[in-house]
Amino acid sequence: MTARKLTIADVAERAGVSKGLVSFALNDRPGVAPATRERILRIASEMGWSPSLRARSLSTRRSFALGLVIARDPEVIGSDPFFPSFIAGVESVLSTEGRVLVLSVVPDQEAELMTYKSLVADGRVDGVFVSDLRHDDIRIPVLEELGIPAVTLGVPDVPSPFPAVTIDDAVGIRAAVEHLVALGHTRIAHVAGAARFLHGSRRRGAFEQAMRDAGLEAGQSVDTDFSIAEGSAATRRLLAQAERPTAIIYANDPMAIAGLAVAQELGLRVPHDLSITGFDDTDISRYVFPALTTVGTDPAEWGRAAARSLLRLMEAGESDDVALPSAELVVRRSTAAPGRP
Amino acid sequence: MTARKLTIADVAERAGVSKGLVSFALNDRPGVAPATRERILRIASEMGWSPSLRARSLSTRRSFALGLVIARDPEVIGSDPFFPSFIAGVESVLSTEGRVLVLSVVPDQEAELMTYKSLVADGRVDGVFVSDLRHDDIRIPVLEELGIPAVTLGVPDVPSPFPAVTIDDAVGIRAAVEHLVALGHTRIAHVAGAARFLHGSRRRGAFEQAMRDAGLEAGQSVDTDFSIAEGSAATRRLLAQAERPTAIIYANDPMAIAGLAVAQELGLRVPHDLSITGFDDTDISRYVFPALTTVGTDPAEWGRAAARSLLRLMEAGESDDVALPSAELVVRRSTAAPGRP
DNA sequence: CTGAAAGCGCTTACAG
DNA sequence: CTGAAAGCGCTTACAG
Repeated sequence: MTARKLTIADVAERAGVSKGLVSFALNDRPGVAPATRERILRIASEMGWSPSLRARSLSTRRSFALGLVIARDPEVIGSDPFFPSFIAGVESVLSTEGRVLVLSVVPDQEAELMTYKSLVADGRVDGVFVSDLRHDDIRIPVLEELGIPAVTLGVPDVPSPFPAVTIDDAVGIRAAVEHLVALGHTRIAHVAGAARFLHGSRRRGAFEQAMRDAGLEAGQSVDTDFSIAEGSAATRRLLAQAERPTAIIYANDPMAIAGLAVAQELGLRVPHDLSITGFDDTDISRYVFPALTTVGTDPAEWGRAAARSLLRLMEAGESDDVALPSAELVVRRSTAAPGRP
Repeated sequence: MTARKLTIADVAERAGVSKGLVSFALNDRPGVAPATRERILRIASEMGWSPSLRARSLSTRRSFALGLVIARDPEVIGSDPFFPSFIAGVESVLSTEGRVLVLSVVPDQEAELMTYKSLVADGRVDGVFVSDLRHDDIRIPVLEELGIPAVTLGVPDVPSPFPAVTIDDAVGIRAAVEHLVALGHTRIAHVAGAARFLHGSRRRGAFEQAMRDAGLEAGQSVDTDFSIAEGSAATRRLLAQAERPTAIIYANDPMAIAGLAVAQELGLRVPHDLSITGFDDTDISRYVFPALTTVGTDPAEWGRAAARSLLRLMEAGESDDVALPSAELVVRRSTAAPGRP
């Protein structure tokens, strides 16, 4: 590993050209004779030289890194399988681009904003991902003012100069409602995510609209913070009612699995006494009993698409919104016609 | 945000000193009169100047970043809650140190090694975390030769110059066995993790030893890749036998939850017909039915300890091994005395 | 098509 | 205790 002592000057000398020319050859810039270019590159690789990222960073004012800031309670971050899959998707495209992901996990929104700011101020990243969009999301104007390229997961409800990568989860919720209605359910409830998140309230809105469209009275919705604990508590409340729902649509799989457990604990048979649907089609959903009917999304593909979009924005200066295939209902064993008492 | 145009020269001029002195004051180096130092710092902050990380990186040959490479199948990465919690722990200490985490998720061991190498070659990180230790782990000698500071999660089975941060999970497995034996179980099986991982084979070894110590014949162990799918399949195989076990100890919670589902599907009552224990005490384990008896570990604390250890190594040049509190059994409702047929 | 030089914004011996 | 200068290793106008 003596390799690290080499600099562009060594390569230039060995090739009998100036440092500038080596740089030009390396960066594929015009003005280098093809033969020369090739010779320089060959010599560089023979010598085992690769340009110093730090030096490049200083002179180009770029970091060749992208940033993701996740604001989640450290205690519950583990229960949401979304981010690991999303990140794996992001990495799969970054790794082929010589770029790297800088990840921050922070406890709250205040720290989240500070982190975006310092990441940019320190020049740690050349672009950022914005996930878990909230209503009137302050990050949009802040990032715009910071002048950093960004991509949002979903379309913000405030004016945004950034490309959005979307997956239509409302379609999935609607499909779940229609599936349950077709089975004969009329008392359908929704255990929703946090209303401050766009995806939380959008799924809830889709649920209510679908219920109306089915000619049913607006089903009950109860908001949660997306955590397993609150999903469990919400289920307990819903099932404690005299006129309890015969089906519950959950905003994510972990809550649905907790709901399944509550039903079992209360002696209700799923799906005979209670039908249940989840959201995300996470790995575990097919391995619970009964296997969970859920709405499939593809977080890894979302990650790939977001990374591509952000890279394009950084290189071309602009990037179109991209819409991923809609979330689709995956019917398994946790839903059935409501049982006769 | 005109702040970004400022350089150390601006501050020096305004303070009426040389750039060098500003640098010394900033870095708390001796040779600056306290009063001068204070004045420089005050002026710098008044001007809103913060030193350019890129320039510092180039001259100090440091990146002020730490690296973590995770080799996991993108499809199943989401089902293991370990990493998100671990990372949250790491971040909680890095964020106060002006350091940042560079995360890579790669599909296999080959890519994993390449990634460590390029992270170091590019000077992306000043130190790395080594998780999921394997037998004869090649990463240890490679990282040693690369000359990069590292910390390992657990003690490698090859000579290692790096500090290790350990949690004694064997204690937890032993406690699970003893708990089940005390309840009257004699046919206890183990659904183990992958044997190529140190933690996988260590838990298995602890299981076998504890069985022997209890005077029981070595219980059945079946290796898996830690995935929910294999945990489910292993359970199915174990329960299909004529003399099926009355209790199963799983190497992680997700597999235990899948096992619970298999039992239910087969019409076995848990814990009456089959006792089940998990590992890690993840968030969901208390929200399944019956609530899971499991072995508690603290991935976030592990992350904090590992980060502290690595930082100490980088600053002091050495760092002792640290042993976290042993994994402890958390008894809930999925274990009981074996039911009479 | 090619070279010599300045610049990116810090840090760090070296003098004084 | 303080200053002037070189150096980190690239990129990029500017000349030719």
